[in-house]
Amino acid sequence: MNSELIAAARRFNRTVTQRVGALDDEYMARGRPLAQARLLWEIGPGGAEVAALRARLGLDSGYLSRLLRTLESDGLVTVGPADQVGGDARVRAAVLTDAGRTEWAELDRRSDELAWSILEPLTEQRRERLVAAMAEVERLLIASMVVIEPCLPGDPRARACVRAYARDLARRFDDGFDPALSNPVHDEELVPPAGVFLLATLNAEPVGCGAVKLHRDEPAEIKRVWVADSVRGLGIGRRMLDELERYAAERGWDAIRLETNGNLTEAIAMYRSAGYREIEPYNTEHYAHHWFEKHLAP
Amino acid sequence: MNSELIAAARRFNRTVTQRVGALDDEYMARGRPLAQARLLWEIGPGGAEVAALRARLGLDSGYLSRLLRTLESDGLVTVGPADQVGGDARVRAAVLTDAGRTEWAELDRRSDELAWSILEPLTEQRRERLVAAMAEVERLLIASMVVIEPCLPGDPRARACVRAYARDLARRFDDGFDPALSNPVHDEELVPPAGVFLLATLNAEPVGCGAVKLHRDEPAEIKRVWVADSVRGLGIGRRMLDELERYAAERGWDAIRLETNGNLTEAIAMYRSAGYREIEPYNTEHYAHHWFEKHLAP
DNA sequence: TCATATGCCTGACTAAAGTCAGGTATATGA
DNA sequence: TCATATACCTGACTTTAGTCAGGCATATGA
Repeated sequence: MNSELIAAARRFNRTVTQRVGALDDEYMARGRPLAQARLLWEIGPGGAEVAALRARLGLDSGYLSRLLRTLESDGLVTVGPADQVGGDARVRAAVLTDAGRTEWAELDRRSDELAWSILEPLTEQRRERLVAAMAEVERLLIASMVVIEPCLPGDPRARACVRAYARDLARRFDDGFDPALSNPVHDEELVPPAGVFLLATLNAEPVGCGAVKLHRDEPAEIKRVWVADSVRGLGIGRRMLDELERYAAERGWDAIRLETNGNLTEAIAMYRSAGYREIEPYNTEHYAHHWFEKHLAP
Repeated sequence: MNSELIAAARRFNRTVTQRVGALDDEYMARGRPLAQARLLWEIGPGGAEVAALRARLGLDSGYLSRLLRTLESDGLVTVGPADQVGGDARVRAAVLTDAGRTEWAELDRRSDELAWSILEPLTEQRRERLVAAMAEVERLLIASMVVIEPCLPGDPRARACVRAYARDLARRFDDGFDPALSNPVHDEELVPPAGVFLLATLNAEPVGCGAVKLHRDEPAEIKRVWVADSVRGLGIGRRMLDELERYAAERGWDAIRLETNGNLTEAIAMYRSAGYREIEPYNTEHYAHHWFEKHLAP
């Protein structure tokens, strides 16, 4: 716990976050209560389901409902059934009216204006440095906001990750990826005590996964490590690996292994840098070219 | 108006500012209403005058008074006369009690905790990159928040800047700085239409100044360009120079000049890079070694 | 088909935040 | 010394934000 780093991060929180945040709110509000303005913004020109708004804004269901009624009576939005094909008839969605769209465009304009008012006083050179530093802060903060937690493999978010994982493999392997040709992994193998499925989420959205099987009298085995494109290059894969290893080590396993395809070069590089060394094949996985093992400190 | 830069700044405002800001508030509040917690924090271990608190937090006078009563009745602060020597007996200051100091320390601790919770998930290397980028954003945002405006030379903030300017000169000149030996500048020469005094402020605190005298039938003359240490290296001096030149140019002057001491090397470099070229002495300023002039585009 | 869960809703409430119009004591400039 | 300004205060008020309990219609699993 380095106190100089902490002091710098605190200064940032205070000066940047509080001040720019307050400005942002001021620009956003324009007469209307902030909560309404934020909601209007979040609905956006494309509309949004009520549940999604609740999740994104973190609002109480009753409160959100009331806010929607207010916007509705101001003629800015209409709330109706979210007629997705074969959808749940309870689900409703908010859509902007023409007046709402005008209002939204105004918010958009003001948001641009605020951003420009920050950049404008600077020289061209400093503007570019500021924007570059902002992008760096943003990326690294996103990295730090990713949470890795155990999750049941049957969870819809877990399923979504595994599907994305399979799509990625199909795209990257020379001969595509047919799950039927690959060694199967059953859900119950990824539920404690047999193993675990870890889910990485960013603001409750799934952005990565990984699993470990705790084989009896054999090294533990890592499966399904996947990270969404949107958060690649932020060290999430490495953190996932660390968590999986820790899980196995804490339960008494002293070695862990995995197999991988030769086309996944970054993954292979990550395994090597994480201390994995290549071993002889320990199974007959159709799509595997490399087998790795690492000893775990107790 | 570069729309890519704007888009990046907007993304930053949204993701970083809103999220970290919300976290910050949450950590700060700890049971107590946010406004009270913020006030307690702002009073700090050293205490603070009521007027200063009002300015820093941007609160209504009545509202602040009530907040102070609440903290007082909770036994966290005492509000009494701000007994500065020979001071205004109306001015009052808030001071933390022992209980208030304890509470403040707890806020301090939580603030550290929040900062660490942001850095902790990252690798050492990424932590350092994040902190460096945060510092860069902070500095450049500070630069962009500095406002340069005309101000009467008799304004206390202007006086404070001129005093700081004289102190700086005394420190940097080989033989100190005695205003009596220097060509005098009278207030009325720095009031329109004879000239102007510009004040640079950061959150209403004076951080720099500069003045121009509009001599009849002669080039305009720049005086008293000064920038506080706390905001040096952010291009404030250059902006000040630009504003002074603009002021003279807009009123019809086509040349502007200034004299400076040989020890002020960064200032001299700035003048040169801003297009000033050295000329023969146009006056007999005791402390001057160099005289510069620049032609102004109409 | 029935118990239970879920998505969204309304009504009733509270707390926090903020505004405004004076009021008192002190300071200041003519 | 007197009118006016200033620093802080109190009282009365409104708006915004947020919570909680329950209700209705639809979905879901046994």
